[in-house]
Amino acid sequence: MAPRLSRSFFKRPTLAVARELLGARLVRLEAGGRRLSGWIVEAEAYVGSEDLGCHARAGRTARNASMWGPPGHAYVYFTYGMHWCLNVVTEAEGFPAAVLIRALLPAEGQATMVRRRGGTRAGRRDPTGGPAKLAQALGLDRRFDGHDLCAPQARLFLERGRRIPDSDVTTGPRVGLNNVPEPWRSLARRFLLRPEAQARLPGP
DNA sequence: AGCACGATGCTCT
DNA sequence: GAGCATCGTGCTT
Repeated sequence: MAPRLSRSFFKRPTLAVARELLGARLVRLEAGGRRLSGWIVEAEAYVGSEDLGCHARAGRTARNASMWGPPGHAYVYFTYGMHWCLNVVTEAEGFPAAVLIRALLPAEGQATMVRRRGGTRAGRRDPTGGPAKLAQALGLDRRFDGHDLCAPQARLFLERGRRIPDSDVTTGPRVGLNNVPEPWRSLARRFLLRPEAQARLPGP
């Protein structure tokens, strides 16, 4: 089993963390020690209350409090009336920043993840290809908000994966920031692993 | 392959 | 009461 990413990995500039999370493995430990996991292939950086695309822009609230907490914890929020999304908190405690995990390539427990997603055609083809999809596939919700991903007994954590060369990474504007003013709306804070490089990762 | 739309309820004004 | 870091379906190119 690969070594886990430590607190010091997350206590760094958010863009570096987002970039380096590509190729890492997100692991959900279920009852009975069963592992669900996937390689991270897409992530976005949300950096401080100056970032008008970031939930921290309007200050600290009950919903976004985890972003101000220690690095290496989860920030899980509810949106669009039905979806949960997973972030990993970054930088020093007191500075609100996080990386949204947007897509995984299934590695372990794919059948379980597909079942969790329900019987939809799209879900069967790509059960973890979206922030709300992967949260549902891994069974993540409000209970995981504030979860310490670096604790030895963590049920959700990250493992070191493949080193990804810059030539396998693309960047672009973050998704869904429709009413966010420039320049925040268009900043290159979205990181993706190229499809050819995804195909080289070990499958399920 | 791409766009439009509705679902659905929490969060903050 | 408005807006939302989304998703699946159904319809158009």
